[in-house]
Amino acid sequence: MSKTLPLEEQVCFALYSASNAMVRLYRPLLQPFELTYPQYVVLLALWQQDDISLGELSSKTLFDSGTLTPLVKKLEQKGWLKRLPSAQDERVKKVQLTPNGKQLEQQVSGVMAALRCQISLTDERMIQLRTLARQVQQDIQLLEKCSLG
Amino acid sequence: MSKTLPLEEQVCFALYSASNAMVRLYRPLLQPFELTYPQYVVLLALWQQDDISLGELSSKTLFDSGTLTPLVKKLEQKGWLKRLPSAQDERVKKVQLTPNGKQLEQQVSGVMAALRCQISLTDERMIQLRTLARQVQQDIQLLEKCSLG
DNA sequence: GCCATTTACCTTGCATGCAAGATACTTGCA
DNA sequence: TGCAAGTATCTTGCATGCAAGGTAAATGGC
Repeated sequence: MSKTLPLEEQVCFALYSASNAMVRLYRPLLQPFELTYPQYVVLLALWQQDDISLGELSSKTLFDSGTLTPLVKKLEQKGWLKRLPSAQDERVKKVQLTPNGKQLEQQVSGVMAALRCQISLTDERMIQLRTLARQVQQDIQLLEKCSLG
Repeated sequence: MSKTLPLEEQVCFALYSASNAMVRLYRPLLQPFELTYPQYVVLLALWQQDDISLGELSSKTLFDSGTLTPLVKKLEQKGWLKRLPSAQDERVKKVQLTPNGKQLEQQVSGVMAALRCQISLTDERMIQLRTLARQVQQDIQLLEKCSLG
């Protein structure tokens, strides 16, 4: 007798379609820099902390290594960063922004503001949304850690 | 001087990573039915209203036709639905659940509950999250409509 | 009725996400 | 020391999302 919830009432679908819409909205704004949203995420992480390993970058961006490796390779091809082996541990590859990659931060700084202008929600609600979405993500991340065994 | 916001403070990244985590969490729950999350979304829409055109299905699921067409074809191959041309308008293809596809609703009905149990947020907060995410999605959808010209 | 335009859908190409398995290096312990 | 177990990264395969362009059918002036 448990009837399925209609799509409009499902939190998961709301998250899913909001995320897709957001990525779609970013596309034309990032296009002038030949960046996609996931690539932009990697750069955001590096602008925050440079010269870190792929593993650390994976923790920050929450990208799987199977996603991150090709992403980083593409960014290297475009000249925004370099990948170099670590001296201490030869398994580790460290990622370092190039001078161009560092300068890019300033050039892209308008993108976020442009995007923010297009959303009608108040700052307070945006923070609410961020908090709740993060909570869901962290809940799930915790579950994944627990069920590794 | 406008410094880029760190990843943890970005609403977009929170949405993005929560959505990815959610899809990841669904995967093992839908695997017994050989369904992916987007395929499940299509079925949810059809369980809500059957025998609709691809265009209507696109409005409900918010999938682009380039995404929806192959999704629906896959579901047809698995025997959950049929695609049949409309008599009134030969451009239109209507989508219809098979008896198996209708029965599937009951079998999958436990999935949503199982998933809900794994998230620690209260019902009230989940509704808040849904409302805010929907608002963002609808804002963006509206923008897309306006800037079509 | 005729044709330009619109509409509904399909196909192609590109960029993810991610599970699963492979590889190379390090560590821990007998 | 020697090797089993663990770790960091890479590769492969599959399933999206979506923009852009293509096709066929319907529509709306004339």
